[in-house]
Amino acid sequence: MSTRGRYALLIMINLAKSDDYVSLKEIALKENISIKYLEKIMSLLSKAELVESSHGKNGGYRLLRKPSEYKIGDILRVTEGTMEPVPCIKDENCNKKDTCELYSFWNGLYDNINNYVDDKTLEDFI
Amino acid sequence: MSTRGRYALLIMINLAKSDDYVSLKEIALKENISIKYLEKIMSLLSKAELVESSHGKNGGYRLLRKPSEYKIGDILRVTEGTMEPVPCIKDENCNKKDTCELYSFWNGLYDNINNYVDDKTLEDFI
DNA sequence: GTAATTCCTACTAAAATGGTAGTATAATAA
DNA sequence: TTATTATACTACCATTTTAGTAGGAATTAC
Repeated sequence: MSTRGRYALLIMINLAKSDDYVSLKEIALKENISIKYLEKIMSLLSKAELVESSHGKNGGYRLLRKPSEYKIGDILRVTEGTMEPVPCIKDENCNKKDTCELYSFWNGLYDNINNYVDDKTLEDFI
Repeated sequence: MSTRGRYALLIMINLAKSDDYVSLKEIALKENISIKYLEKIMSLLSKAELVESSHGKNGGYRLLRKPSEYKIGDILRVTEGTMEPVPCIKDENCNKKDTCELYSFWNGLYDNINNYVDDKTLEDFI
């Protein structure tokens, strides 16, 4: 997991704690992360429609749904791209899945990770 | 998980299936991986004393212990370096562990992954 | 001696990571 | 309407990791 996913979680927890719009400046100061980098991460969350934004003074971001409706896995999948421990799991071009001795092992790990991150929501971190 | 760890598992499964020394050439041909890259991976497994080697003709590598004594996690930790989903878990310099809202979440994921990969041994793949 | 094999060091192209910079656009308050 | 405060978008960049490759030295079997 890279800083993208970890920071995204921190951001989302901050938003979950407020009903008003929260600016990146506030979060950047609190978490000690550069605003510019947060902007980049926010654009992923925004495009995926996990948050809504407001420009200008008193603007910022806020959640679109209740905190309990955001699985941690949803946030990580948007920012990290995927939770697969190995690339072959979703590789459509891999024609060795039937004979691959490790496919079910990796797939089981994948399930394990997904179950873990989907078992908790933002509400658990408020 | 990178190719290092994945290939290392394939190599170890191959060794587990044979009592004799197995050369990298054989494995390279069977698994369609370059010998030179396998050499690099082998040096990790060799230095960690997971395998022993024999030079020259009819040489190669073989396991030092019974397949059942190799947890998959042991092999992955040697080749991947670590199984931590985030770097902060083992970061001695992190002084925010007490207050970090996500520490126990990441640590729980770490436990989960370790339990999964340590639950199976090479014997399960023979 | 020759062929086959591991061992060791160094190099490299491509991708991912973790940002930074600059500008445009929108909302608000005065 | 103007200044201020935000997000939105595009482009750039240094460092690290990944996934190898190359060349040769040392060792062993035959």
